[in-house]
Amino acid sequence: MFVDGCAVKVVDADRVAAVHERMPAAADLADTADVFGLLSDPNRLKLLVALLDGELCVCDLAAVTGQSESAVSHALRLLRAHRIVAARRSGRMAYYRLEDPHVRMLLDLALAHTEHTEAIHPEREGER
Amino acid sequence: MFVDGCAVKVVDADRVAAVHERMPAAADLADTADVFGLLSDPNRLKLLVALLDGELCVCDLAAVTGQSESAVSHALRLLRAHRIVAARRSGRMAYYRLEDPHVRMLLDLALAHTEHTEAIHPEREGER
DNA sequence: TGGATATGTGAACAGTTCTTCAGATGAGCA
DNA sequence: TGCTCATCTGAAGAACTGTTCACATATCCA
Repeated sequence: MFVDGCAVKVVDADRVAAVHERMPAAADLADTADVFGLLSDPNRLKLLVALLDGELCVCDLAAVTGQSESAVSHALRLLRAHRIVAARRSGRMAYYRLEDPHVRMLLDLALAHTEHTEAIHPEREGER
Repeated sequence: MFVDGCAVKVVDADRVAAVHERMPAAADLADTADVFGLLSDPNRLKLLVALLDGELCVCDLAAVTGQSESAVSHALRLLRAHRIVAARRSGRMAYYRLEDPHVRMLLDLALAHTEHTEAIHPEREGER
């Protein structure tokens, strides 16, 4: 075990082996990265934050987030495909809600963090 | 207040106003999205997971994660710029550690989630 | 000092993602 | 039935991101 294919020299072989041991499966990492990727777009993030309080229809989501309804629809489709949101249809309206409780936790944690560190590291502003 | 520029009709004006009220500042959302974006690449994610247990030098990180040292260096630069990791230099070696405790929380939460939901939603596999 | 080694950097290409536009679908209503 | 409205979709161009290669920097050791 441990695909040592790469002929790279290692400094601390034991640590490397131990860490490698604990590393989650590639598929799990890819999954996790995907979730983070879905949260990495400001517009999608805005949609999800809007949904923290409860369901909203597409046009209200567009109004709250200041996006075109088409853009909102595209974003919701992605989120829906990953079961992060779910839709309830009522006539021609579609009401979306935040479906994944874990994503809700990530959002809460992340937003709390941002507001907090803003106070500590105001110089972060304008970075990048 | 409430830039009503977009002439989109609203279904539930009160909810919209309330949600809009609670919406974090655009800069905060952008910041948060940035953090998620940094976690959304499988290779960066792998690096960060490797660092959960403690510091490692660049070449060991390359070995553990199976990436080229150049790729690792680029990734670490990005993470360093956002203060997610920090470097300690010792001679010509550079030892990196996970610096942002909040990112550590996000990682723990996300990884626990992935492993957990894997068990519940095995059909997620191959989606997208 | 000079050569080997560990890490860092810039530029360019490839692949992906976002946004927009035009139109499709499908429900309600006259 | 035919019209309107809310939502959804596909396609295309623009913008962004990640990876690689070649080389720069800097430290150690002979």
